[in-house]
Amino acid sequence: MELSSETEIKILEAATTIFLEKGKDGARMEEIAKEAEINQALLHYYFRSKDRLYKEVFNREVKNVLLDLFTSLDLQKNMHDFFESFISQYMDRLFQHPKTAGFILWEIRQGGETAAELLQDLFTPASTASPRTVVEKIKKAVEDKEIRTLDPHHLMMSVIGMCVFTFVARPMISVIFPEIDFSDSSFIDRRKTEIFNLIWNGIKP
Amino acid sequence: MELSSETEIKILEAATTIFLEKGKDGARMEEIAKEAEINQALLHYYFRSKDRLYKEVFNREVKNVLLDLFTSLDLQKNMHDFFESFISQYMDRLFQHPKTAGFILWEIRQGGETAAELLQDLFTPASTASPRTVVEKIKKAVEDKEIRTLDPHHLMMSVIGMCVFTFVARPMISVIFPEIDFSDSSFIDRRKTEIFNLIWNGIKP
DNA sequence: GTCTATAATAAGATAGAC
DNA sequence: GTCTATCTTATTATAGAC
Repeated sequence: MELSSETEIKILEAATTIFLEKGKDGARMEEIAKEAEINQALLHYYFRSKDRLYKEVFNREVKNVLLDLFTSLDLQKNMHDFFESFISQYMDRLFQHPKTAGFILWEIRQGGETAAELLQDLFTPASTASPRTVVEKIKKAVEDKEIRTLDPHHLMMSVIGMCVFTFVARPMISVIFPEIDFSDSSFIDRRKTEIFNLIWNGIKP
Repeated sequence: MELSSETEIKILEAATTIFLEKGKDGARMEEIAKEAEINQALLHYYFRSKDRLYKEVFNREVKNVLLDLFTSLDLQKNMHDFFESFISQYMDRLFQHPKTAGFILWEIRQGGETAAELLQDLFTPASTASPRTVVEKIKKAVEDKEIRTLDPHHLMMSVIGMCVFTFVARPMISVIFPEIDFSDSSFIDRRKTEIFNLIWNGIKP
């Protein structure tokens, strides 16, 4: 969707803030209007309904955190460098959008068919890089004995799980381990290193 | 909270079903009443408000998936056996309550102070076993050179992340990799093995 | 395009009979 | 304890002036 006017952009930014914070069900149109410093009628003038506004926000966030990551991967790298770079890029992106992963996971669970379709539209078979491309790369690395024998799907899930969990579980971890400071940039560097070391030691031949 | 009557139990089961499925904001009192095969007035008669009913459900679920797990761990085991058993028990529990982890993570993020207090009440310092106890055990294993040098907090997050992500991301993974069959019990056994192998190879000295 | 005022509906909660 | 009917408030959406 193309953004024409200044107001449209303001609305979308406000809607993103509120939807990411509260989810679709928890978000209120009035709150979005207030955040955008306009009135509620204008929301409907530009986006017709809460549902349409939400879908626009959801699509953009999926693109931000899921799609663009995979299309920026360098599949030519060897496994060591590939994972090092993947983890670093993914963690950076999650750090820049700390609420998006939790939002997407929750909303996909709620969204049923609609959300599923949106996802499928984004990861078309035509994409040069996608989760499936990475699985294929891992499979080949196993065949070439570049890494030990393992199940590519499961490795993929594990790597992404470690990265994503850091942010999805952040509010909970903060309660259980108050000594962890997520906002400290050295924390995120440490997390990258720890994840990569665990992975690489875990998969090297 | 003690459950006295038959009706109270029926309500709580229905409320659990609906809250786990839709979250606090998405759940409707009318739907809970219908699920429990009673009328809406009875919900209020037993639990006074949506908020109180929700808190009761939330507390019980946290206890199911978080608290009871840690109190059933055997801290005497060596690292190899400890992680093998931890992963197996945790995955079994998540498999039995596939929606609970996602529910708790999302609701804690929304709940602010209230949810935080509930968590803190459950993990009192007096508990014999808790996430912190496990971190201490890992720390000691590093000092004893039972496993390689690593950050105990991060290892803890990584292990739990790999287990939890399996279920939290299930709806999304199903879209991207339709060939994965989560309901197949052999899948969960495979997932246990793959996670444990990755961890153990990743941390052994 | 933008606003105020208001309609229309959804949802939590309660009154009062049985 | 349990029900039906209803109140009250919250929330999405629209009408109509400017």
